[in-house]
Amino acid sequence: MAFCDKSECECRFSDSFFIFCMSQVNAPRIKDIALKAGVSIGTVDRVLHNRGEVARETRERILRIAGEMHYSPNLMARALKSKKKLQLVALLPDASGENEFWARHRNGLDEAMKSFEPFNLSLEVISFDLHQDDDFLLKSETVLALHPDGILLAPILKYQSQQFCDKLTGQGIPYVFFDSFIDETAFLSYTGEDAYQSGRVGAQLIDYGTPVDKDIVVVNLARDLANTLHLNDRTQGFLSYFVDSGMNRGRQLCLEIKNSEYSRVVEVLDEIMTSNGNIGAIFVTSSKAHKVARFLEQHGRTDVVLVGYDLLDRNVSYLRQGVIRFLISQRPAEQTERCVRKLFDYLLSDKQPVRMEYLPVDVVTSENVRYFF
Amino acid sequence: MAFCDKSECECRFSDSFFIFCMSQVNAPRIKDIALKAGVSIGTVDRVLHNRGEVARETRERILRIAGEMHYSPNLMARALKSKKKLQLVALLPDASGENEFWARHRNGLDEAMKSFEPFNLSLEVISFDLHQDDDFLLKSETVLALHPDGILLAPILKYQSQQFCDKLTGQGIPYVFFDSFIDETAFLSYTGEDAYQSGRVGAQLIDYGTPVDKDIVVVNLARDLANTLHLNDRTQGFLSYFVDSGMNRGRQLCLEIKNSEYSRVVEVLDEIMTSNGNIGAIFVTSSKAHKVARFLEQHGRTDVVLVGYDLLDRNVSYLRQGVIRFLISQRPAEQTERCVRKLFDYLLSDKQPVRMEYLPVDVVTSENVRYFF
DNA sequence: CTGAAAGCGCTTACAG
DNA sequence: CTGAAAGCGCTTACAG
Repeated sequence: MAFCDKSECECRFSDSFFIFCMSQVNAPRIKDIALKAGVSIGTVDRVLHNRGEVARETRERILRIAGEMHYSPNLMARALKSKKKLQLVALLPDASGENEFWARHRNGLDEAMKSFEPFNLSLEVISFDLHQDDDFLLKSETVLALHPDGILLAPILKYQSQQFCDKLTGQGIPYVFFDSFIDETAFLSYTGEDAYQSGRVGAQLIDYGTPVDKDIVVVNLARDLANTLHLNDRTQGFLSYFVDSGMNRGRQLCLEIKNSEYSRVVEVLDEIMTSNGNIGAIFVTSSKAHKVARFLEQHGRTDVVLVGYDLLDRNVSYLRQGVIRFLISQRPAEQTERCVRKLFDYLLSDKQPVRMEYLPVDVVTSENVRYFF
Repeated sequence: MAFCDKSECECRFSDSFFIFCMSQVNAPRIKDIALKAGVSIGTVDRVLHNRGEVARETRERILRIAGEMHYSPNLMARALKSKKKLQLVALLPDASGENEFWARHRNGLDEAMKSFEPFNLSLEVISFDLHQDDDFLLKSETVLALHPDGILLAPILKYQSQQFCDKLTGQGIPYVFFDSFIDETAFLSYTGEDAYQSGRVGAQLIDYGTPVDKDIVVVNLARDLANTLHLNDRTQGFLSYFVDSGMNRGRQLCLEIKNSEYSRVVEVLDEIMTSNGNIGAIFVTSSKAHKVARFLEQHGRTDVVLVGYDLLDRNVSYLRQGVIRFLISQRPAEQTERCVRKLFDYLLSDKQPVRMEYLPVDVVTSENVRYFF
């Protein structure tokens, strides 16, 4: 039954996907078209690949016949023959230290690479330092120097990314976004979070478990909030939920903490918790909920419901302890995996991806977090 | 750049997966082994496929060399040549009427079929009537008559399924479980819910939003609860959460409603709600939460937190209205899709799947339900 | 402008 | 017991 009946024969293809390449039953071949058109297969091939040098009349006849027969090439045979190589490059922030968030995106890329590396394509990952303003420019030049066939980009530095994208568009290099997107560019596809809607989910989770007379604090921990679009979207979504529900609720207070060092977080939270004894919940729009969690734990305020984003180790640790109640996650690894797949489909099969693909807003608690690793 | 540069050339392969079939760079070929071993490729092939008729000494030399070179066959070339056809059969409950739950499993199969049908394999779906005791036996005979290469089974009728599985084991036909599993069988793999843990998630969600002094009712709507293992597991998990948390909480009351007609549900709920004015939440272990929702709505008791399972239309409708607070979902379509993939991997590449694969316990609310369709 | 041929890596009869 | 050859459906020089 099985093809590989010897243990010596370690299959070269790590996935099941090769089966997709099995030949279709009775699918028309180039040969069949050639036969019907009364020409050789070489001529058919020239027509199908626009290699020119074919009489107009012959060309039209062949195209008509191919259309009638619903010809589509056997990609398996094609791949067997072809020596084509594709080079992709992913450009995203460095995942060290404070930026652990970006580690999961790397995982998705690694996962994709594991599947694709054995084949005629390569994926180079280049990361830039978020805290060095000119590093993005530097690294984007490195990317261009590689003359890639396609690019995966996390465009969190809006201005610089836009410049880069314009260059790519000029050079005809297709690019896909993950994590966030910039509307004013010619990106092929975005794969990621629906930030506004995820804010609404956060609001709903807090609303459900927080007494109606309590106030809720929205904490934005970001160096440059105005330029961090998705945090704004999350906040807007969060607030919209309470507007829509029309319930008589305690107030929602929005806080912005530019310097996210812990001492500064303590300072700000201390002040607001002291001046307002009625705070029942905190929503942290970024992945830094663990800083607020640390504060709540140290100040014995675990009565406050805390909801945040992203499965960073420190967040998960507080989630398991019960200090963080919910984490909202956006499937970072799946984002990059899908991006790789989309570029392949586009480059190899001219398959146009969905332009905006929102992945599910996952609600993660201490009881189901185990499934997200 | 793209292979298909003509719109006439509709690619035969609906997915990107064909790229997995691109040839590996510098991978050793049968030819290379033959060269090193000083024999012809025919002999190498005979050794690798155990077709016998090879001198012991030659055989050993070839195996040694193949091992040294880390030979693995180019499945693309193999598939191109091979005319092998695989027949899979899925056996699961009919999705009509009350059993809408099973419709999503069908979706997953349909999805898989859409990808696989163009190739040398087929997938037949056979459904049985849950309410006719002998229908499973009948349909399982139909399945056997098809002489399938692999089987996907939802073994909810424990006794009958076990009989069937024993037959399959006897005939050497591999089978995978989805939705639930039977321990005492030689199944290849289970893909589905961790029922116990999902019960804990349900408990946690209720615990978070229900005042501590309130009682909680667990409703088991099942004809034959003792034989419906996963409902028991969910209940056990649910109760365990409160035991573990050690909190001083209102009571948890377990209800069993064998006849799930609405009038009967009303009767039972009416009785308990009247005798106990302190009920704050209801956990429905099956997919029939909509019946309880209807009751709560009709009796103006939407103050009661209701948590149930599965994204049936009627459940989702009550979720959107806010009558059901959370639905726990177990990715039914993904279950069957993965099952198909596992069988292919096993049959074509001798790849042994993970025996127990638990899919994530998804927490679905009115605000994130849109992503689950 | 067109056809014939070689070859991708494998499988499968067939001949010795 | 072993080798030589044809062919899966395509691509790619090369010859006319």
